[in-house]
Amino acid sequence: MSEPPGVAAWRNTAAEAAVATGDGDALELVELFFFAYRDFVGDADRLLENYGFGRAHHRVLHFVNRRPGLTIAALLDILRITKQSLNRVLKQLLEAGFVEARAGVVDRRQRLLYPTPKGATLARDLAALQSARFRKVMDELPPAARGAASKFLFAMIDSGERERVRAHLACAKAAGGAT
Amino acid sequence: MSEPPGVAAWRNTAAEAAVATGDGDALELVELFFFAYRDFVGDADRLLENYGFGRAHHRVLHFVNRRPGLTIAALLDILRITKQSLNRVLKQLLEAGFVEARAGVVDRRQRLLYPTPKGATLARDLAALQSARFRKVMDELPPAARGAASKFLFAMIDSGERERVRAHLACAKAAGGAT
DNA sequence: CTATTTACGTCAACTATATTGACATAAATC
DNA sequence: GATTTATGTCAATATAGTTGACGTAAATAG
Repeated sequence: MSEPPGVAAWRNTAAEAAVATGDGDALELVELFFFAYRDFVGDADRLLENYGFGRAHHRVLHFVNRRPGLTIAALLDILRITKQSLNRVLKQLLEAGFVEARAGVVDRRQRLLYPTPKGATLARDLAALQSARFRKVMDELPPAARGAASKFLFAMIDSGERERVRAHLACAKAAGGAT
Repeated sequence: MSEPPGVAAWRNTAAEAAVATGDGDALELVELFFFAYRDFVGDADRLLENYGFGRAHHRVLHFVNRRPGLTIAALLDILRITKQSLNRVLKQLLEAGFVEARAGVVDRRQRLLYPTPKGATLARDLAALQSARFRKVMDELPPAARGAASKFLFAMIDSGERERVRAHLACAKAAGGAT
């Protein structure tokens, strides 16, 4: 039984491709990023199951907890989903008592979103899981590599988005650095 | 207009949470990881739209191209989805002529998956986009931080999974390091 | 050689997350 | 008073995933 036909041909195109793009290492990084993200979100997924919530709920709860008083528009801007999509999960979080909405004081059309104590607790538990992974990673890493992680991740963000992300982080920090 | 009621209360729980988990920095990393991954997959998403494919197709095509001759079982193991879910997208890739399946030579029950030339080209184009982001990041980063990225990402993977990931990478490398 | 296990395919129903498009309402602003 | 803005909502659709049940051909154990 010889090698199935096509394998040799494939090896050629693969070799050409490697030459064309010039990266075996970058490809490894692509895959490592995929696997790392998969496991990273897996932690939270397991906890969320106990509440009947999914990733969409997690994201909403996270950002509401991180920046209490967030408006719908601001949340849509962060999540980059449609208001219809947001509304489904937000309604569930409101009904289940994890988030509450109050009319804006300066502009009463706005709904300012706040975590309830119950919501803040869940958000903190979820964040603790994910933070724990990062802290463990930092422990495993040589000290010289530790500072590099946040620089690396920030550099991975679209350059046009970095200002907004920076603003979000500053805003969260100003809000009190919630969980 | 005074501060809406509840804000002060929230600040307290937030402060407690910060003390309890001890991390404002880890939280920032959590969010940076979220934003970085969002933009990272966004590149490929835009290209995939031209073909009527989604992320699920991308993942299948990527791993088939990276490890030609992959079996269904091996693919399921990497992707961690059900065979029913895989089958839907795989069928489309087969019908559209981006992937082809041949009966295994040693075990004829197995279907060995190979990219077609067309499939290899698309896989390479997708990989080129994502590799390009990594290379750009490496250029932006101080030299000392460059080696840290892959160490960091690898450390982010579940410790129980690392061996398998390492095996996958070795396998892909042995297969010719296909783009 | 028969029995079982393995590798895979498939039908069906369902869930979660997202989309587009249209329309409604109340509050702010011109 | 007219318009714009912030938000809610109804409906249809797409994508990606699930569980469960059943089928089939090939490998393997007895």
